[in-house]
Amino acid sequence: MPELPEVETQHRDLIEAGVVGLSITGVAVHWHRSLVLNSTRMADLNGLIIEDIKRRGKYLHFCLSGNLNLLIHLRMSGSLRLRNSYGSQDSHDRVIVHLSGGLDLVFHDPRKFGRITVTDNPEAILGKLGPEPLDAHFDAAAFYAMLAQRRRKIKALLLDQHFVSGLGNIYVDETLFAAGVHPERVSNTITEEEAARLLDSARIILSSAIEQRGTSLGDGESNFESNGYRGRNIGALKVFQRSGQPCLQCGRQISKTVVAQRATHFCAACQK
DNA sequence: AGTGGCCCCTGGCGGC
DNA sequence: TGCCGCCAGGGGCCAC
Repeated sequence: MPELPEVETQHRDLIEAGVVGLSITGVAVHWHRSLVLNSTRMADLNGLIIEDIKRRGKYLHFCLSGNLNLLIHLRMSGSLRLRNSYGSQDSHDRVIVHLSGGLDLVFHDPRKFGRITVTDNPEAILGKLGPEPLDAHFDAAAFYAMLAQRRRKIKALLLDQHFVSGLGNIYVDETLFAAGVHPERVSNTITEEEAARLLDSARIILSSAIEQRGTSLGDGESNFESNGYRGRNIGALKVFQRSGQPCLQCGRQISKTVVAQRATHFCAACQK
């Protein structure tokens, strides 16, 4: 599921719900492989206070007292849900963190791809991520320079979290369309002007998706949703999952191929 | 350095 | 209706 806008929506919801300042009173693990533990044990979390919650790329970063951190990556199907501790459970609840005040933080993950890492050194993971597209310090000149020193298909590069962080399959396809760049263009052939258009497009698309609380595909319950929300961004998609339908700019049918092992939607007329 | 294949998992959907 | 294969918003690892 979640790319930057969906993770950011979860982040904002957690802040809004007042989770910062609560303490951990217990942890129940229903699927052990959701956890990546180093030397820490989950029992070590008992009594720790959630001092801050941040987002970096597609990670949610819970800063705990005692210099510990939870890094949560939702991967394909994960979501975080908050509910009263007496609320009904779901068979896809993998890890439940009991909080002070009778609240449960539930890691819900049908496909079991998500991971919760407990670490005293979050930078070992977060430090390897590429820049945030929405970071104002990340400018077009820097982006162009990064593209120029690589020779990869632009789509593969934009999906690579070590290159830039936060973009996934939906928003990469949408960004490439908005910038008029073909997904298979090799990165060092991208012009300075195209690089600027790509970064601008990514920012506009991500920002407006955040305002819409992300993109929810299909209508199944399985499409995540923290606390029952559904992102409203699907109506803004111009190429993603629109193969065979007319391009909204030129009318030609949207094409679908595979690039970097991922379904790829684009307009062969508008994207060069 | 860059690419493609495979794996981790479950559930929904289209086709027959 | 029932079964089956295919597909999925992510990412790590490995061989070439």
